[in-house]
Amino acid sequence: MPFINIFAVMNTTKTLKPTDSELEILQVLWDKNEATVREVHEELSQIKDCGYTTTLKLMQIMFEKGLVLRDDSSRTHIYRPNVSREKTQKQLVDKMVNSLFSGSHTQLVMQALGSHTPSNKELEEIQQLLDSLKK
Amino acid sequence: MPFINIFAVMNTTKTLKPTDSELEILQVLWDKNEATVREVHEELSQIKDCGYTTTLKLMQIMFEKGLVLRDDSSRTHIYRPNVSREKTQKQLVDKMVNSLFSGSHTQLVMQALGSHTPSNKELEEIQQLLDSLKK
DNA sequence: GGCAATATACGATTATGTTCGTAAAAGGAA
DNA sequence: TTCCTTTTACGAACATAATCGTATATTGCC
Repeated sequence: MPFINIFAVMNTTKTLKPTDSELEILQVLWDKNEATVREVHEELSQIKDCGYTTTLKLMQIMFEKGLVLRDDSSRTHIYRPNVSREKTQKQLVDKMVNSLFSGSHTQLVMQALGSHTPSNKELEEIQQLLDSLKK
Repeated sequence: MPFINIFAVMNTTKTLKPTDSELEILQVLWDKNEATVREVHEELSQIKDCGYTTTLKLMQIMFEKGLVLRDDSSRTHIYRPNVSREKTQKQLVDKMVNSLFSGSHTQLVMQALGSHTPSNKELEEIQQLLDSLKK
């Protein structure tokens, strides 16, 4: 079992709030499932410019926080997310709902729908979900 | 014209991103329309505990940033929001959509609807908005 | 073996946000 | 006036995040 993180054990209860930079890295890891620092850095280079060691340091900190797992059995370490995209989305959406929409998810939905009109296909998706909720 | 903020003039183009603490204060100002430091602090005391001067300092910083207006014609200064609730909501929602939902507003809507089922009345509201978007 | 490239580790620095203590000014009450 | 309360101003301290430079270790290639 190459992926071990003793810190992750310590953080099973506490909720972790990734910073903006950490979210950028998690995006890459969620998409690729696993990646090296080099690979993550290549991706990040396309949207912002920072040194390789910066990315490295950030990922090391994320490992310490338990946000990612790390396989250090070979020289080039391999990282994997240790928080799911869905859980993180839910966590941050709930936080935003509370701090900006007085706790009303519906308000957030209205805002999100109002500021950007979805395509017909997306509208259909939302309609289906809405229908299932109505029952 | 008691409410003046020379910094606000400087910041008409740049987008301001309120911090979490600043959002808590903006909430109060949005609700009350205007308030003194004392009034804001009274409200905040109900959800967290911090000293009066902490609230004062934060509001002073927000004034420097142009997030709020200030009427200092009398000894007790009166503050008002200088950013609208709606604009701020849109700004932060868009940011979240980009950093967490790959730019898809629909994804955010699905997540928000899925994690918390709205009431029948709210469902009706959403349905109406959806209908208007379909045309 | 020796060298160049690449990786991690780690400390230092900088920026920003948050908190609070203390001083000074302004008002009000006795 | 004198004293107490309230208010603002301001600097210091602390925490966290982000960035980078440098040192050290490992690998592959000549």
